[in-house]
Amino acid sequence: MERRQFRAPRGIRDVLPEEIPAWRLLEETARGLAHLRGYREIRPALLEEVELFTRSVGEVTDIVQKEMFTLQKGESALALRPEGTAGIVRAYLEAGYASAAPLQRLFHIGPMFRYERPQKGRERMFTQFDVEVLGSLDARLDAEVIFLAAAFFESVAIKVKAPGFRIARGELEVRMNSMGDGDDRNTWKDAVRSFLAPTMAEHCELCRARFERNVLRVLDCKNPRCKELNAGAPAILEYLSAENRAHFERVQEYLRVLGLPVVIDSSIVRGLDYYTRTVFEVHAPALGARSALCGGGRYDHLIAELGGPDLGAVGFAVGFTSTLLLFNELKKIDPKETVFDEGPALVFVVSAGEGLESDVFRLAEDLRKNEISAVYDVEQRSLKAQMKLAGKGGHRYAVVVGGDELARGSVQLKDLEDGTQHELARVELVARLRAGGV
RNA sequence: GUGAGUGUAGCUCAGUCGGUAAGAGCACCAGAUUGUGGUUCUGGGGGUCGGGGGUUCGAAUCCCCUCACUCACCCCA
Repeated sequence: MERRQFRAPRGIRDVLPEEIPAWRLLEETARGLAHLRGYREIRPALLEEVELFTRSVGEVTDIVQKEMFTLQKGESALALRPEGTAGIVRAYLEAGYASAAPLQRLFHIGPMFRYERPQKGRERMFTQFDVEVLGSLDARLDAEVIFLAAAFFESVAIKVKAPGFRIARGELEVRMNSMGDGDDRNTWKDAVRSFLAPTMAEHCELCRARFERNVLRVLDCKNPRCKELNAGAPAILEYLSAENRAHFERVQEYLRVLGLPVVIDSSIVRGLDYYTRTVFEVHAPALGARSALCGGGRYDHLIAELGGPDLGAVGFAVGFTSTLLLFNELKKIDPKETVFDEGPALVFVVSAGEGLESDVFRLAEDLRKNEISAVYDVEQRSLKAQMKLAGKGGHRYAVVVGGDELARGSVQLKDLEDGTQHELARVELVARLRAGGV
């Protein structure tokens, strides 16, 4: 029988204790900002029917065609969710909010799964901060969620243990566009197609493939020659209906009210089918090719598409992996150094001599009972070795339990930072530790 | 799915033209007057050189296959 070393599946990583402070930084910041704006946390299912995603995300998208982790159990074809919106809308409808209380500000933090080749900033299991406002067409909500997305990055930055650290202007860029809706979107798409068709032979190979699969993708090709050929392509903004144009302008106006600068970027074409009208991305140019930290937009017909009334909705998702990457890239801070770093136990209980296991054990639990974190050695090490462990472990205090002291009803309390040590009555220990002195 | 690169100790890596080189640093463990950490000194444990096959008197080193990881592309958080 061969013993083998198991590894986490490809593209899936463990978050180890060392990284937890950084993760809590992201999670707690997200929660705080969301709660301030009246968003409530929702935790939808991780598994959904495959069809939920083919219907919402779109049959011909990469996500559905090749990136879903699927399971077949009995009658049902299930998939680990590749994104959050579809499941949240499904839960919203299933809970009956659509008729009882249509306007719902919701958020969720949790893992998503996509079966693709892992690389920097891209994993098969990744965590997103999802924000969704369901049940309204009001342009203020577009601006509200865009602002919330931007606020997230700024807010994370200042909670890092680096005095005065801010995300500087230029390190982040909010780009937005409108994709129109229904008729104007289709006529625009057709216009783009007929504009490109004559020169398609001169485009790069990739673009020729894009032309077939998703024409709009041709527009943001980075190839210089393609860029030339794309110049003068029909802009969606010229095709917007009066209503959609007005909406787009209102969103910009509300963002001005909040003082958030955005750049209008007509090349932003979100990959999922359900987007309508406002689409936006938050980019960190410093990250180069993989610069999108956040993507979102309106999806005004998804609720109806999934069997509910025709209510508007808008939302976004922030990737935690890319956010962490950004903070590393900026090299100004270590995302692990955050206010959420709780550090090691305050006290290391040391035994000076043999046969004191029970006394050490009892003392440690006594401290814990009094809300003082404590640990102890379980290897029967020498006093010296225990002191070494206590020092290495970064504990603030060592409490030495010895035979002599035991007889006197006392212990030795040593401050490992300044090296001072005093003997004190056992009954005074908790009070002394709480007062923070030796 | 496509392309490229890398696999040597727990970690980061060095190993020359194939020839007693299985190595360093860090980490770990134990000592340096018998109940006290961080610095220093000394000693020690630990590797089937990713796996399999081949060439050769001889392979960590050359060839083939395979697996894993990384990066990039498509696409995307």
